[in-house]
Amino acid sequence: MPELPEVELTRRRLEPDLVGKRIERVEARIPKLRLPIPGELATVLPGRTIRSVGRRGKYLLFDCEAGWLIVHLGMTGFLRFLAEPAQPGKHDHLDICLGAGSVLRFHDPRRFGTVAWTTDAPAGHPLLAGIGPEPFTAAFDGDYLFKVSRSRRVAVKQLIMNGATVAGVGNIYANEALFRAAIRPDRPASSLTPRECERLALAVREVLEESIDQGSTYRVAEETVAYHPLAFTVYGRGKERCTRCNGALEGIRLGNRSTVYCPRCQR
DNA sequence: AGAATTACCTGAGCGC
DNA sequence: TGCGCTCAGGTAATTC
Repeated sequence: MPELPEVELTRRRLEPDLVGKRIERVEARIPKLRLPIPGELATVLPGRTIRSVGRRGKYLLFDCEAGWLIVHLGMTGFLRFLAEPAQPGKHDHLDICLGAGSVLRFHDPRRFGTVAWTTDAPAGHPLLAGIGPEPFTAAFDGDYLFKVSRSRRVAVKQLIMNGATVAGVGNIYANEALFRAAIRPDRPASSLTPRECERLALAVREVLEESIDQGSTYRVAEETVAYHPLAFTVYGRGKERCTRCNGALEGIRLGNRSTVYCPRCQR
């Protein structure tokens, strides 16, 4: 389940393989993922060189001279650079064919991913325009979180999972950050104090950063589709005990998402 | 404007 | 073995 750390690691993994490569051909095997795959990719990309691989939230941005290829991995999407690709298999939906037979291949069983194209600055694209500050920038801090939460009655977990609040935080890291900040996930956002907002902003940055650091040392076996394995503190441990107080963790549903927290440590 | 709900998908796991 | 059910979850689109 790619969230910001997995997308950032994907970016770092792909960048050295892709930058400077010339696109020869584009093969889309299905017309749409969650949204239609732009038909013009097949005509506009060939002949272009990939200049850089960037990221905004959970979106990857490939600078292709004539415009930007925008890719979201959804739930199960995976991008691989293959120097000597095998025949495309099930769920290999898109190939960006590069020099010497190599390929950038998009694999996505659930098809929740997105592929888009823009000739203007990607920040202005409708998919990116409404995204909030990057968690590692100065714009995302306790003051900001306090300000944007004042008029919001939704649960604080839903607020930080909203991409318009902060970029890149999904269900897993929302759970983890709230545990670290010792804040109950179901607290109305507007009930948070400035001090709690400060703790939460810090916790969000920390859990994301630590995940990236851990994943940087993880190597995916050739031809394997996998994100780096992580030991989470609360996520997926609804029936286990709190690592801090040894009390029983509690699993609830919030906005139809599985939520786990410690009722004793998180208030 | 904010909140809630729906739609999009397949594979894994489970009870029977 | 296989059927039907539930769950996983990002986010755009839709509705209230």
